[in-house]
Amino acid sequence: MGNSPGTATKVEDAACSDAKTPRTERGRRTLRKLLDAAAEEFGEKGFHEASVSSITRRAGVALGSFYTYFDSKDALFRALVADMSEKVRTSARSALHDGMGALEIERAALAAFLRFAAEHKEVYRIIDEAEFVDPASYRQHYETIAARIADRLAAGTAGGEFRDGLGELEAWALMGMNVFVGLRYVVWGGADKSPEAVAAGVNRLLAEGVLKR
Amino acid sequence: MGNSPGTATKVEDAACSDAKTPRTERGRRTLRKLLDAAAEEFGEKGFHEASVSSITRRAGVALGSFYTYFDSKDALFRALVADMSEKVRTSARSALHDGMGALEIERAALAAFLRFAAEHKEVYRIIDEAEFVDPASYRQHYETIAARIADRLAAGTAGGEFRDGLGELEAWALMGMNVFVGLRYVVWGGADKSPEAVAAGVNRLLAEGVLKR
DNA sequence: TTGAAAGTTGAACCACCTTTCAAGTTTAGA
DNA sequence: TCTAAACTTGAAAGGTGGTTCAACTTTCAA
Repeated sequence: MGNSPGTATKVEDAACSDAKTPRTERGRRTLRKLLDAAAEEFGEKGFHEASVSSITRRAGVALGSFYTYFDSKDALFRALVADMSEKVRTSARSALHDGMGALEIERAALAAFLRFAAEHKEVYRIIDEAEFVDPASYRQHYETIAARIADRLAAGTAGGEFRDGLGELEAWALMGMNVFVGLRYVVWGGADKSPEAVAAGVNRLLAEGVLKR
Repeated sequence: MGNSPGTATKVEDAACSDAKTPRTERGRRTLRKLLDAAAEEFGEKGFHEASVSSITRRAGVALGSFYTYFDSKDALFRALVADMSEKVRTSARSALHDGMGALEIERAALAAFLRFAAEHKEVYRIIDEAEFVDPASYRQHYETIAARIADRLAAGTAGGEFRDGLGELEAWALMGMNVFVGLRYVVWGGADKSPEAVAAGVNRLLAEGVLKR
């Protein structure tokens, strides 16, 4: 996985609702190994094909140790979804700087999301599968992102850059574009378009639409 | 389910690749009962929570009879995905008439898709879950639809209604919008926007984008 | 009518996996 | 150093549910 120390801390924060907090350094190391192994395993095989014993094997710990940190396989998955969801939001936000125009913000947020997805392809699988394993988290993930996009659209309108009439519907449409181009050009790949090129294309579509002038 | 006789035939056509073709009338009735029960069961519970025994119970046939028609639970799911995928495409196509403008075509196709999704909410779940149960079908489903949208965009450009530069990327973006607003306003509901209202909003966004003029 | 093919039945088989547990090892603070 | 709490271990319990099968019934064409 290769988490930087900064994001590694976040993992435990996001996961602590479902993971039992370790009290020793050794315990924190084991929890970390389990979370990393689980992200790989769920990403490769999906929730149902993944097995707890395979995750512990990958992590290099005994089967029984798993239940020192998680109540169940489901709890581990929930912890992971919370973590991934957090990371996705962070990745987009980190690309935004002061002084950017509203349209530029959308392009930068998408490009950052696509770069993040390229490095963490397992995120798509894990969040998508939450629809079936943990529907509440799935829904919350997308509702949270849509709300943030709606805010940005409103800011764009207030700033005079965007037209009126942009609300929740448009936020969901924009989010759908972003997710689907990510699926096609980043997760599936094979068309070697860079994240920036994809973001630029989507941005033009978002800006001016398809009508000829 | 309430299939009309017309679509009922299609189910068997699409499913025959994975279902063993019955030779008698009784056999065809049983296969139909199994497919209908499976669509309900998978739609409600998802693939892994659904059980073969529960499907046969719902269909009112013995557990063993299932294996007269399908080699496995997976094969049944594949048959169902092929059928649903076909139905989704048909629903959009049926809304298109001669003499429609390019933009109008997109609006009508989306509205028809949303109406279809409202009547068959299980379609979303079944196709989404194919990402994990039958990835090849999942991919083909979306690639096929994207190709059709790309064709329509090209036709719009050729007809002088749409601008240049609309290709695969824009097709995927458009498809993503459609799928996500369907998820939000039809499958999840709770915002009582009609399919037509949603389609109109998306259509305006598609036509002119977000920029103020 | 008749027999072979098609279809039905449900108990039982079996493979797989999550979860538990009791015994042992390591850690950390007093 | 010493001991209680934290942590580790892997065998085995316990459940689930897909799949098989051999006996039985129905269909259909000759």
